[in-house]
Amino acid sequence: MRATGAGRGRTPAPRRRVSREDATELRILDAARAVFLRRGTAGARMQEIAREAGVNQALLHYYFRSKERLSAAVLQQAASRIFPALVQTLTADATLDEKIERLTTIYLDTLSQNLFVPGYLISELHHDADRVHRLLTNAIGTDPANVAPVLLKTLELQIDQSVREGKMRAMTPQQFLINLISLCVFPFAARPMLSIVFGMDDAGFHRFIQQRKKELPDFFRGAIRP
Amino acid sequence: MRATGAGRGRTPAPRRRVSREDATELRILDAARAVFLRRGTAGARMQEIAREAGVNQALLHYYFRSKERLSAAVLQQAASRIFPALVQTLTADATLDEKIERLTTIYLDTLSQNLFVPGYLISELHHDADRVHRLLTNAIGTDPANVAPVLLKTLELQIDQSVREGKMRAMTPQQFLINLISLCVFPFAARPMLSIVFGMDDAGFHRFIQQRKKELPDFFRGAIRP
DNA sequence: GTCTATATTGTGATAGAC
DNA sequence: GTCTATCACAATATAGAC
Repeated sequence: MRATGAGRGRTPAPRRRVSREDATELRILDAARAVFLRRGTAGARMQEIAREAGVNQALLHYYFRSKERLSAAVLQQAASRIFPALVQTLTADATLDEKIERLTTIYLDTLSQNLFVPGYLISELHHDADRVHRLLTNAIGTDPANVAPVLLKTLELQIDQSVREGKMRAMTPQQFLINLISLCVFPFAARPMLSIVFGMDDAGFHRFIQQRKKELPDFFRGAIRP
Repeated sequence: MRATGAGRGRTPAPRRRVSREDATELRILDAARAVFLRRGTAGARMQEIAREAGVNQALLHYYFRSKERLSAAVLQQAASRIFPALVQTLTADATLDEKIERLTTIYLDTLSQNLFVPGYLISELHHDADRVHRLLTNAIGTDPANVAPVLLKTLELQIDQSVREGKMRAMTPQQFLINLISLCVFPFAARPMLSIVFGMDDAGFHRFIQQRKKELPDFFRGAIRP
């Protein structure tokens, strides 16, 4: 009756393709993701995850030891779909204009396939920022606060350059970044509200996002013009 | 041992100023707001609310009957600080430009004094949109979906007018509205993340928002220019 | 109206058979 | 590895004294 938890470092059994147990662990993780993302850590029930994975509740503890660890696995996975792409895109060797274009495209595409991620992450951050901070730090091996300065400095240099060339108005890199991310992410976070207020169903939301993919870069470029 | 719940319609005792029981009910509601807003409905504990209100747990049920009803009261209160101002501002007799100016000012000011409201509402909507839909419908006496068309039509007419005058680019009222709200609300919803990534403390966030109050209207006006 | 004590159910976690 | 059965405790809710 033991499990090392977190799904790694268990018995190093030889495997071809996916072994039986790996398949089960994966089914559990998939189910956990589905449940945690729609109910949140506090609202999720181990029983519901077990049912959705087609196994019984004890098996969840066999593989992941505790709800805390299982939810941590889900949270890290969700975060890894959002933040690395952001950092990579913005620190890449590209013009500001290209970065805007790429970031909007990548984000609207990625989030379209992970509709619940923004709401879930905002919710988790809101209810327990310290926990998320700890998990993120653990996941990327360093405090996120150590990554930000590089990113901001890179942006700042490019913004200053553009300002000197008369191509855009002065703006702190923080405001620039938040503006861009707000416009990309908020519609997904507010999706349930859009569904209520505008009666927007899944197809309608999808059309809305497609239209946004076309318009957003121009919108943003217009906003930063001098 | 009975209570009619929801804090209204109980014994119609004569009152001068605030009676003893009203003060208690209010203390409970204040404590409930604080706890529900930071923990969410699923994560909140009746015990914590009781402690924060300086009463015992049984009294919570005396006044509000159940956790469900208490959280509903808090949710309606929070929603009422966000949505009515939006509708009023956007349907008022004013130019588009004035509406942009007013909405950003009102929202950034209101949310500065209700820092947790955006994260809380997004979280609740995300985890149980149907419940929020029901409560909102009940609160405003009609389905929110009945309010939206008027608001959108009003905006659409003004946008079309501005487009014909060559003052702005064509844009659906939905995109216009979401863009504006995204830029106002998202920074508050993402505040815990800013605190982690940028190491932004309370004072820093406050400065950030003050700066935003100055820059946002121009930013947005630039974005919609033709 | 407010309290203490307690009933009742929900929920994460473990034991132990197979 | 997977199951059934059960434990232990947390959390909402109620009874009843004052």
